[in-house]
Amino acid sequence: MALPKDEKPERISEAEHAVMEVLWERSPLTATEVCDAVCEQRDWSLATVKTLLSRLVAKQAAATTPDGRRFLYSPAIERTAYTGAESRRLVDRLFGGRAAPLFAQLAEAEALSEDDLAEMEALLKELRK
Amino acid sequence: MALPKDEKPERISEAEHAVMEVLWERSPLTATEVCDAVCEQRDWSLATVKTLLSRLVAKQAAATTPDGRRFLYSPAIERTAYTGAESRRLVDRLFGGRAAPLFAQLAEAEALSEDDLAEMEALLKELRK
DNA sequence: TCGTAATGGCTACAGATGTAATCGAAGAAG
DNA sequence: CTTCTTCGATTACATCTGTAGCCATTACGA
Repeated sequence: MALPKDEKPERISEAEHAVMEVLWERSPLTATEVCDAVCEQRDWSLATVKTLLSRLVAKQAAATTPDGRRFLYSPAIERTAYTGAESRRLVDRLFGGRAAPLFAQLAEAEALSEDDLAEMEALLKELRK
Repeated sequence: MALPKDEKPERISEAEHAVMEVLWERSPLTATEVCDAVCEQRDWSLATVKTLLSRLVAKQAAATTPDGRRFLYSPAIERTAYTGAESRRLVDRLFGGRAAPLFAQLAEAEALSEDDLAEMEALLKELRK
């Protein structure tokens, strides 16, 4: 029997995601360090970053380890788990779960670089083996 | 000089999107008809659907034409414009604008069907010409 | 003509999100 | 020991989102 306490992972908002990116990049970090890193992109106050960190911990997307009197934050979920879930959501919602139309769409919008094409070709070949 | 009054398109929420799908499918429709169609999926009241329609009109994502006493609703933006923008947002946010990692991600999650692979192969060949 | 059902518009309200100030405990500095 | 500085925790608050009720008007049937 699996643990009954599974708790589907709660949704991570866009602002929270920016914080997660920092943690995935390098961790563990203190709140201040996270703030320094994230504020290169978004101009947030330390208070804001701390709120986002708390929410991420509450959602069990990040975890803390005590370090003296403060906390060190680390991701508690894999980046690929997140990006995978989000990608899937989009494909399901917009394209009925089919990936091909998504790529057609990106192609149309000229959002596919030469490198993308090459990589995808290679990957396709790989999958086809 | 381009018209200065461009107004970047406002974001369409998930619930609103469900309504847009109905309109893209068939239009123009009355609010009641939209409700009938959309309620096959989500169990909403007519009031809810009317609110969503109003918000879509406010966001200029849908338009109304008077039909006697009531309104007929139609999409005011193309479905491809919406899906394109959303896809791009996702790719930018999660994969730094690169489509290949998204593809890899979906492959990993086994979210690619045989059909998808075939279509994408064809698409790639086309793009490569 | 008078009531009634349909229709669009306005109002409501709880929960999520973005953004932040403030408070209280605990070290650091003097 | 007192004060100042740091943190995390708590509280705040406006906006957006999901979901819906109520109201005024009007077309339509009795």
